[in-house]
Amino acid sequence: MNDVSLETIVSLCKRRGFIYQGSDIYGGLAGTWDYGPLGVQLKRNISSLWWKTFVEDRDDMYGIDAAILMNQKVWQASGHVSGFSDPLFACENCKNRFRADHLVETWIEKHPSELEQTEHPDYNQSAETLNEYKNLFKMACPSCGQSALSDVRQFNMMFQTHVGAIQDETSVSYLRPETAQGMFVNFKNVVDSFYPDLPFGMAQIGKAFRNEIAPRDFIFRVRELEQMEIEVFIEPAGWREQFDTWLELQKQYLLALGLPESRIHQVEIGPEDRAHYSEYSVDTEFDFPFGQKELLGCAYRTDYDLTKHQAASGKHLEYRPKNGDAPFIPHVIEPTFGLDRLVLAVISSSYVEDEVNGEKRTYLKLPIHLAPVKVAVSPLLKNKPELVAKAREVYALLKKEFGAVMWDDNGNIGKRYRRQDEIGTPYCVVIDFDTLEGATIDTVTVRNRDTTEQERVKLSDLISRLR
RNA sequence: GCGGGUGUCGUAUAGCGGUUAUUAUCCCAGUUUUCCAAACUGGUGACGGGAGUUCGACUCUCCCCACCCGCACCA
Repeated sequence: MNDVSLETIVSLCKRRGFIYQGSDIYGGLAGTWDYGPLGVQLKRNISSLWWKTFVEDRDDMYGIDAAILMNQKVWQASGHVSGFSDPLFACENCKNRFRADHLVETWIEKHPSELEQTEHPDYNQSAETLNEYKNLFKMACPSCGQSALSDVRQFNMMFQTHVGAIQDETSVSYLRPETAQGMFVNFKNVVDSFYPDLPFGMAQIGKAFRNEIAPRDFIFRVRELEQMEIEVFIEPAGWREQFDTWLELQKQYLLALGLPESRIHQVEIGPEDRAHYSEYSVDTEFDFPFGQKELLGCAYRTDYDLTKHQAASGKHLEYRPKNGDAPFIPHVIEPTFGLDRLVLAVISSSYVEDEVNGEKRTYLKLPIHLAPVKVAVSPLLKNKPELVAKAREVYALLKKEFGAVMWDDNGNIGKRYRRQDEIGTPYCVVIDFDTLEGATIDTVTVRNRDTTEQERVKLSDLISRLR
């Protein structure tokens, strides 16, 4: 388990400019968070490593960036319009809403004799049946006790909008609840352009939207999220082997982010809990400050999506093997990554408190390739123009080389170290009088975040020392 | 969505039916050869939002919003 509290992480993120409440000055908007200057850099470093690992370094992966708004037929075909919703009764009296199927099923369990005495249709989960049961047995609101329940209403998790000037059912569209469909609808395009051998994959990083009933746990469960998803198109035979390979690749990526292996748990999802498109799923869970929760998913989507889209669109979505075998619809393995959750995992697991000279010190033990600031450069004294000028030179040199370099001349040197520690800067470079003259001319102090040790480094060796 | 809790400078906090709204830290401008949050001087900055009660509300009441903890939900 992680011993740092979520509250501590939230406070640090706000104070140091990683993550702010969305729409902050208006009191916020539930389930939305804004990334500040350091947060966006950290997030970008995480997603860049992902893109490099899974797209650039492979020769069987095709990156895309599909539109968030899609033809509503996409979501009808994918099953999200009907399947991405729960049947609810709303109480006209107290305005509470309840899962209709749960309510009816619970009632049936508790009232077997009443059920026997009255003629009733066979139970199923259709809206029609749920309404009949509710009316026939005069079911009451579990909250206020009044028999004032509405007929079934669907609460869909998708945000709905209208495209164009006319707002009717033909102009309905949705903010995508997953990026995956952008890849399925482009499957034919990519095959036509590149004609890759199976197996090959499509990859995408982008926003997705879910109208969660209860956003929770900081950036863990949110209404606007960023996904990094891969659809791997395969021949169905031997799917399990490839599935396991991808599970392992997911784990390797987490280790490359510096996440401790002891906090990573891969858990098979039971049939009851799987998504409507999935025949087999394994979640990769992580020990967050609020417990072990889902970080990544991997699902065997079979040929569900392409088959649905082929039927609905009327377009051929089969893959035609180059050896002349019969065309078929490829099956799909989907490794999916929650980018915001990865940011939270990285920050919360790299949070360290220790003691330096008897005083508490807080630092983020970020891997150097993820740190939003690689190096901070300081003149020892900010009121000595010769030190400042030399420090500016060094700063310009490092900035050109590394980019993510920060100028810091605030307060005294100890304060700067502590401040850089808290945002996870691996190295601080300090220019002092010894840099300017004597036997130590053109050397600087390099201070290490994790050990707090300092060493004297020649300017000519500085870049290679920091790389 | 239900139940419980919380909401005061960026952060962490004190307080009261009438205050110049406390303290620390951060931040800003200075002084100081200042290498692990040194000291000193000066400065900016807050009662989540809206109604109501009251002569007067940060304080009491109601509604809303947000966050936290349980439950439910998580295609």
